[in-house]
Amino acid sequence: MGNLRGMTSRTDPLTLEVVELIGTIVARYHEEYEEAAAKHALTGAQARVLGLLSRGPTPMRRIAQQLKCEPSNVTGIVDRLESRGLAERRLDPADRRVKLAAATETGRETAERLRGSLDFAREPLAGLSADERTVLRDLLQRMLGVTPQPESSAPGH
Amino acid sequence: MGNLRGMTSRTDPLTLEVVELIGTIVARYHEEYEEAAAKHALTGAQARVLGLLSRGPTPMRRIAQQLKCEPSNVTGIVDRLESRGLAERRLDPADRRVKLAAATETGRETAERLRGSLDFAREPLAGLSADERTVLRDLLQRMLGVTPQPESSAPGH
DNA sequence: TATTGTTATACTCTATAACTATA
DNA sequence: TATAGTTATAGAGTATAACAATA
Repeated sequence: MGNLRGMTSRTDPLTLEVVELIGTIVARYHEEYEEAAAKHALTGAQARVLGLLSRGPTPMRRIAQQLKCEPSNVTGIVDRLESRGLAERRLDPADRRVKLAAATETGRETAERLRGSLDFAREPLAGLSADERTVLRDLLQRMLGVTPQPESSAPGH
Repeated sequence: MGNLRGMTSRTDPLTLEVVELIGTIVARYHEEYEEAAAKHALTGAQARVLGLLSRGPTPMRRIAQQLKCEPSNVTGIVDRLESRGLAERRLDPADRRVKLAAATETGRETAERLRGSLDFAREPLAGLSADERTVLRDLLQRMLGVTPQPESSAPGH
């Protein structure tokens, strides 16, 4: 493994600058996310789960995987959403061990309003031209090792 | 070229793509941060505070401001760092109400190793050329409304 | 036997309010 | 009176381990 990657990427002031900028983005993103969630009396975790559920009924275990936490934690989070009428548990006809958490109609509405108040990167990106946003997208994709998607699976609407 | 602000930024698929990429970055950043902290048996909050302290003794209240949390929370976090010998409390000679939290020598070493294991965006950025990283930096700066810093913004090459 | 979800437990982070010691 | 830090309290998220129901 003889490339000098470690050396350049670690000390390069330009790289450090970009890393710092990313840190700023992360901080701002989180701030705005928690703020938007709080506006709907939701915690961050609850908002994330509700966002998941709004895309379709999901087994508890799968929620845990998405949240990268232990399945036992999901029980409480869904409990709290359920007690507020935002989610409900259903049985999976295919496997009676599985419980599917699903957003209620109210839950879907809340998730929708939540998305609407997540202004991050919408306002800031408005300051960039279409060309610049394309460049930014491509650079971020390469940075993340993401394969440019042939067509982002239409989120349906 | 006029960019039609409000309209494009909200529905523009390109913008949505970039927003999604940023979400991915945020998720990955957090994952790596928590992982790096856990490697040193620290929680995320403890790691953040230790990082702050490693830059110099800091009043408890200022730590709370940086963490964007209530001052009462800082007490416990610093308690835990202190009980592990990573931080200590000092009195501020100028104002006897103030307590300065400071990293111990061990604390500074831990903070340094922590920084070292924060690989995020170092590895990925290595895949971009210097020119590309410059473009990325400038776009992120404009997106964040950051004033390019005088020292490192030398565009020359 | 293995898997899914839950419960029980303990710890950390969080906000709120009341307290203390300074200013 | 006002400010800095703490304590007390309660709620939420987290991991671990043990458990019931189902596969």
